[in-house]
Amino acid sequence: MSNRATQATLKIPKNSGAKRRAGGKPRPTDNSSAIELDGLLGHAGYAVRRFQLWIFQDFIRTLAAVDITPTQYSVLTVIGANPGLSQMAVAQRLGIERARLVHLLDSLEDRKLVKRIRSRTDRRSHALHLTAQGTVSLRQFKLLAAEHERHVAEKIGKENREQLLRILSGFT
Amino acid sequence: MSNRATQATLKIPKNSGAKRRAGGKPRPTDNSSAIELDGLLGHAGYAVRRFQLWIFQDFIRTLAAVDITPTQYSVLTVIGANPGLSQMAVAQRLGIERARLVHLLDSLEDRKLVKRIRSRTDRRSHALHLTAQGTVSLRQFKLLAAEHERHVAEKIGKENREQLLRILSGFT
DNA sequence: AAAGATTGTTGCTGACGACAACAATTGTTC
DNA sequence: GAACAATTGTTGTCGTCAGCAACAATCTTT
Repeated sequence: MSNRATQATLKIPKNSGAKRRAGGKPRPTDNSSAIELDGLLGHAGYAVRRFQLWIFQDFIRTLAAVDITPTQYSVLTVIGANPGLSQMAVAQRLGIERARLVHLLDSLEDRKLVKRIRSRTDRRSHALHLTAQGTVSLRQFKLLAAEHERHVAEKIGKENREQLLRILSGFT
Repeated sequence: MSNRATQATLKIPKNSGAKRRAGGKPRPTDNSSAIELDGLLGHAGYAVRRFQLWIFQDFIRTLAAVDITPTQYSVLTVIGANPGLSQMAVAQRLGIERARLVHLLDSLEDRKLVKRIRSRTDRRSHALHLTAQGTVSLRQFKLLAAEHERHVAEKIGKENREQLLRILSGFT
């Protein structure tokens, strides 16, 4: 069986939002808001997918100035809160492929935000730490991320956001 | 700025779930459940991402026998509920790139579930319809999808699921 | 010491979104 | 009605991402 993945980042469409047709008169297939979604509306997966699309776009837009994606942010946050973690541990915790994490860390290391230090207790693994600059930067990232969360609260409502987090808390 | 996308499908990991280490004694970096997630837990995006991961995996697993992904299911559902729709209309409605929809329809057409019919009113566009077989198959898909929804309800609770759908209803 | 498992790494495949370019067709504008 | 602009479906490119397999170095178990 073939299947695909819920990725973490996304490009921001340029012509998102308003779109105009050649003419002014809408044709049958055009008024998309009237298109029946049938059972699809009752599917949690569909609702969640659309919501995630929105939420990631807003995150990326809000953190665009510092060029940090949701995935990068999650990696930095975990390392910042748990210095010395191995790559495997981070990958497992965040549900990222360890092969994928290699590239993520390469990028973050190039930007001097993270450093890999060979563990002396287990010389196979790397102890991950934030650099001094990484620590400072992460503080700023968190401020921007908090701003993004406020956008979410504005979008779905403060109480709804908290309710949502409560409902999904089981997925850590 | 670079960003990425929230995709629709995912492969099911083989060794998901239980994993054993070389030894029996847990080492510091190993007990992943104790790893601090810091502010990450308060982020809707992270919770939603993890939830979507779970939900798509379950959908794919539940519909594995018929080899239908969430995206394919959404396309079939919309066409089934709105026969004659153009590709643009479907793409817009589901938030799929029209270039991407071309391949999706190619696949569904190969499997004799969907047919493209040139519209006479607008000879640029294709009117999309389910085949007879597609109509029959979709009925079965819907049964399996309903089973998947029951899994969701079991996982997060019946009331929580409904609450979730209510909260996210604005994202259509 | 030998065998098995784990860690980080590289490379491969397939799926996906964004984008650009194109032919055919339709609508607008002069 | 002719020239121009826009839309539709299509193809192809690019970058991101998940899963998988293979590998060397290293650790654990036997």
